[in-house]
Amino acid sequence: MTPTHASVATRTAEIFHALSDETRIELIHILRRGEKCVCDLTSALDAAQSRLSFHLKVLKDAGLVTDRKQGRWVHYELNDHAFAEAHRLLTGLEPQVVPHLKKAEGCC
Amino acid sequence: MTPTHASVATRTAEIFHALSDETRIELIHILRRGEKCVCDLTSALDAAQSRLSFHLKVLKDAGLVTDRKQGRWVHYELNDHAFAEAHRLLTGLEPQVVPHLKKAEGCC
DNA sequence: TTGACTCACCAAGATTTTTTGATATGTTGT
DNA sequence: ACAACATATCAAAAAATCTTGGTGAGTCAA
Repeated sequence: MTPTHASVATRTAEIFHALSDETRIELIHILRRGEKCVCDLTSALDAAQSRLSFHLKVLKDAGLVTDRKQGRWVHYELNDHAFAEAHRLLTGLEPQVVPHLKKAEGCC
Repeated sequence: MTPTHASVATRTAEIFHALSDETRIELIHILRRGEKCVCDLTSALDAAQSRLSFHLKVLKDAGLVTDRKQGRWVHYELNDHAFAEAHRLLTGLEPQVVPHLKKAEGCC
């Protein structure tokens, strides 16, 4: 089934929203090197635990990270597929190359 | 000069924030076909002019669109370069392929 | 010059997102 | 069982974003 325009726009907004906050970008930056537990992240960013928990949830809801529970710890990891999807969605917004569309002279 | 980590994160947040709103995504979708004036956009989206003006400014500040004044009209157009930049920034967030990093057993 | 028109911008209000501090749940080691 | 720990979640406050209605600047045609 092909997605509707609206659902594509909604998903596009969601995934890019997840990427639109500096704290989340720093989290992702740390996670690029591989799985980390929340405690590693809080000490790396020197941020309150509940704050990171909030941001990790935004990333997880958008599908950008996955989590793995192990004992008392929860490990987060980046999800390749979501990044590939983000590239595709971005491509879907790019200007279409149209041969030679002349500029409008007047308008409306 | 190579950009600082902070400035890359800031720029990443800005460009993806611009792409994180459905109204702006719809605007971009219309602009994919080529330059349009604000009046075309307001009638296409059936939205208040001041509302679109706000969103167009967000897109313009992020560098995603350029504008061109002609008489009473202002034409907006997508900017290829910014989309290329967005792809690069997105790539800079992707998981790095690390040979075989074993999962942490314990933690902290 | 006047009036109609396109658009940017501003201020106020509405809505959404983020931060903070507190509490709850489950785990581990003693 | 108990204490220490890791994490999620909640409510309230703070901050940021978005919408709305209004105004003003510039352009054009009559």
